[in-house]
Amino acid sequence: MSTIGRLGAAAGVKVPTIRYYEKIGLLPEAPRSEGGQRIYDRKALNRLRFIRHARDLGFPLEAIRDLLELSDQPHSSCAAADGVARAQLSAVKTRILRLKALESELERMIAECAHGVIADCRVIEVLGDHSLCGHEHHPEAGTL
Amino acid sequence: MSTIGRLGAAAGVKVPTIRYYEKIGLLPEAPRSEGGQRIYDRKALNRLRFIRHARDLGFPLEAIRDLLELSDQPHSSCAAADGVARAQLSAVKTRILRLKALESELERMIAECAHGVIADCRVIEVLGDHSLCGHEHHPEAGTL
DNA sequence: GCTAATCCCTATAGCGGCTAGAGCTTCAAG
DNA sequence: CTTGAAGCTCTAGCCGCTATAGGGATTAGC
Repeated sequence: MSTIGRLGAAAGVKVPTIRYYEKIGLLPEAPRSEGGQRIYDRKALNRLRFIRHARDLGFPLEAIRDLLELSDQPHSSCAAADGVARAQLSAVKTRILRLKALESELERMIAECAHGVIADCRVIEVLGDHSLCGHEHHPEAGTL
Repeated sequence: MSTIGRLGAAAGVKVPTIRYYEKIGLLPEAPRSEGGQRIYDRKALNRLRFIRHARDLGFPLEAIRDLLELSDQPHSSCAAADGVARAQLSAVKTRILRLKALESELERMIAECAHGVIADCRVIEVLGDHSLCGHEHHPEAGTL
């Protein structure tokens, strides 16, 4: 028996985000008060917390949609949920590796900077000539 | 003396992306052939490679814009470029830390999965109840 | 009971950084 | 001279929100 604002505060999710989740079908359409305002119960709070937590862990909304469907069928096998989590873990590991490569390259770039003028700046120089950098690196895509 | 396709191949950047960079002012408007096609020279290739490399290192386009302006003034101080690179390094470090926290939580979640039915699945359970997870974690924002 | 502040509503547009598609024109090879 | 690749412009879409505009509902205080 809560308004959207209270729900958002309780789950740590901003109000427009909740309406967005409803629009894209992650949350069911909430019942309305006489005045047309959305009303939420404890079940909605749990569902929203689930989404929030999964988002914090970097799951994309589509993966969360799958997980929610799974959790609505408590007697089915756990394997699918496990798979989603494993896929996410592997994505996270990949990102960490790439970011570490970037980190070391940035550190090298900065360390070699002579703090003189731009013309002699390693930062600019390295960026302009890939052959000056230590290794291959590829675009780091996606959110997270 | 190159077309947009060749330029893209040489720099490792897709053709629409080059046009996009021109539109937002990261690349100058290219001169055109009689038929209206863009023509690029070596300077353009260097500039595009610079952008590409910086993007690979995770610099946002606005930071790259700053770096390009700096590199156009080779007699000014290196400090500003250094600062941009340091800011990027610190952003990368932050992301690594967060991702590592996510990694360990995901690993814990998966390890505790009994591989039974959804009703007993730790993956779903942990996601539904933040208090079951090991630590605080916050949304990991932005690209990279 | 009234007012004012705070919430809530819808709808639309924008963010970054591209990517995809439609429907044309130009160019280079055979 | 024909064909097919590569170029052109323009628009719309991706993700996951966020912000704004211009209203209506609710609630706390007097």
